Amino acid sequence: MSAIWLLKTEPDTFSIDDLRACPDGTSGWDGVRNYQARNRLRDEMCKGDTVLIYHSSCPQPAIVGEACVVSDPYPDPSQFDADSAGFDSRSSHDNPRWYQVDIRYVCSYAQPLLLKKLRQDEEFTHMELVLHPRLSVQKVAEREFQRIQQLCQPEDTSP
DNA sequence: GCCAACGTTGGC
DNA sequence: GCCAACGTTGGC
Repeated sequence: MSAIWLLKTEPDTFSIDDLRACPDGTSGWDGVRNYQARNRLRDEMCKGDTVLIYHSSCPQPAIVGEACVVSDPYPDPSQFDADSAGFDSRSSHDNPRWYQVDIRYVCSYAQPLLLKKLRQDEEFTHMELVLHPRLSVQKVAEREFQRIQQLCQPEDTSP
C-alpha cells in the first residue's frame, strides 16, 4: 500500500518545471532540514509512493502537479559538503543527520489547486497543509488525493 | 528540562 | 515588507 505525500518547494528555487527538465525528470529532493520532516522522509517514505508538488512563497501558492518516489531514502550528500548551503558540521558519514529521496516528474495539473481554493473546500478542512502549513513533508489522505485530482485534471490524461 | 531569545517560514 | 506561527538554540 503506497502512501501519498505533499512536498513543498519555492518555485524560484526549484519548481515543478525544473524537476520536469531534469534528466529522466528525476532529481534528489535535498535540503530537508527539519526533524519532523526528516523522520517521515527517512522512516516512512518508500519507492513507489506518490508525491504532490506544492509551490510556496510565491504569488499563487498551489498544488501544481505530481511526482513519484523512485529511490529509497538515503543520506543527503549536501550535509557533508562544506561549500553547500545544506552543510551541517554535526553530520558524519557514520551518523548522517539529514536524508533525501529521488523523485521523478509525473504530470503538471492543467488547473493547479490554489491554496485559496483548497481552503474553501470542506474536503480539506483537516488536511495537514491547512493545519500544519509549515511542515515540509506532509501526508495526504486517499480521499484528499482523489478530490485534488478531481479538481485539477492532470494534463496528460485527456482521451 | 525550562524558557527566553532568536531564526525561519510563508501567506498576505 | 510585515508579521504571526512555530522550530531551534543555549544559558541556567
